[in-house]
Amino acid sequence: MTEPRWLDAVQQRSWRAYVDGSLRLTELMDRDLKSKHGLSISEYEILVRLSEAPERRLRMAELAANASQSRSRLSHTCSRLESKALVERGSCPNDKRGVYAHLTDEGFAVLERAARDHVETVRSYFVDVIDPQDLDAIGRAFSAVIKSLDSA
Amino acid sequence: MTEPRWLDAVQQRSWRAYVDGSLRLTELMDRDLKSKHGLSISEYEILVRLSEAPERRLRMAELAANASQSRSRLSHTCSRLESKALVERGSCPNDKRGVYAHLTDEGFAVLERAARDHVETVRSYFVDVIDPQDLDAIGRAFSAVIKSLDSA
DNA sequence: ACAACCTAGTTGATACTTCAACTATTTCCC
DNA sequence: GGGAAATAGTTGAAGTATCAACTAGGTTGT
Repeated sequence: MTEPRWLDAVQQRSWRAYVDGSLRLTELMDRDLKSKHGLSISEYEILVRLSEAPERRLRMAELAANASQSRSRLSHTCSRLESKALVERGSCPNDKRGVYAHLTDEGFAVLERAARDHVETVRSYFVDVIDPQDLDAIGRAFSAVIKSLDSA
Repeated sequence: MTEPRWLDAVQQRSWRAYVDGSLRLTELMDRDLKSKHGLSISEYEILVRLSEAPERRLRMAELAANASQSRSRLSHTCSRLESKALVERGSCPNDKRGVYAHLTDEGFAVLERAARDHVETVRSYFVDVIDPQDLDAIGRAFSAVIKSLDSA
């Protein structure tokens, strides 16, 4: 068994800051969205993707890929969103297996309000506290991470 | 109601890369640790903190703060770890309310094996795909995020 | 010394995620 | 055109997280 390539002190410091910071940031945003708008982060993400799609609707599989969620999880989450009347499911003309998720007007309204608060939180605890050059570096770095995950 | 300060295109690109990348990275690591070593990420984190503490033990509250988890969550997770014999709970001499969580020898052995794999994953999908200067930037940036969360 | 308050930790109910199994439809390919 | 294999989506069970309520022990002030 070969000795693992442990991280050096500098790498470890960055890695740990990231792990801890992102964990706490996510929790804050989740609590925030939940208390003010009754949405979890993953519900919010789904509404965002739908709102940006043509006709505010997407096939389930596409939506799942878009939001980096499993199909099962999306299915459950959509059921909850549907019971809150924020999303409607409809069938797909060309593919009888297919299902469209469609953002309702109420869903759009809820999202609009939530987004206004959310962006303020994103600024307060992320964008505005990070040096713009470091923010660029984060963009580059995580794009590379995504690329490596895609080709995994 | 004032117009929110929306993110510009560059900021948004970084923010989204981070959100998506970190979500997917966490999921990969969770699945990886679970399949190879039967540990979830948060179980792993707890074992790490314990392994680094003097005498491999910590008070529950300290451990919770250390791992950025709620006390409730830690309590549940510890129960699971205890039932796997990786952690033991013991009472605290000075404070009768207090409970020590203590890493067992078996817990240490499991952690050692898991860490060897884990560091390899951290390298493959994070450290080694990121430019060292960008990695530094991540360290700076998330330290600032943590600071802003602390003073919130 | 005792009443009010604070801190440590656990518990149980509820909500959410994950995983494997399942149905229904479509695609491949001989 | 028909059977095997792949794809779309859902479901239920089991595992994990969150929240509020709770027990018990400590701290403070009079």
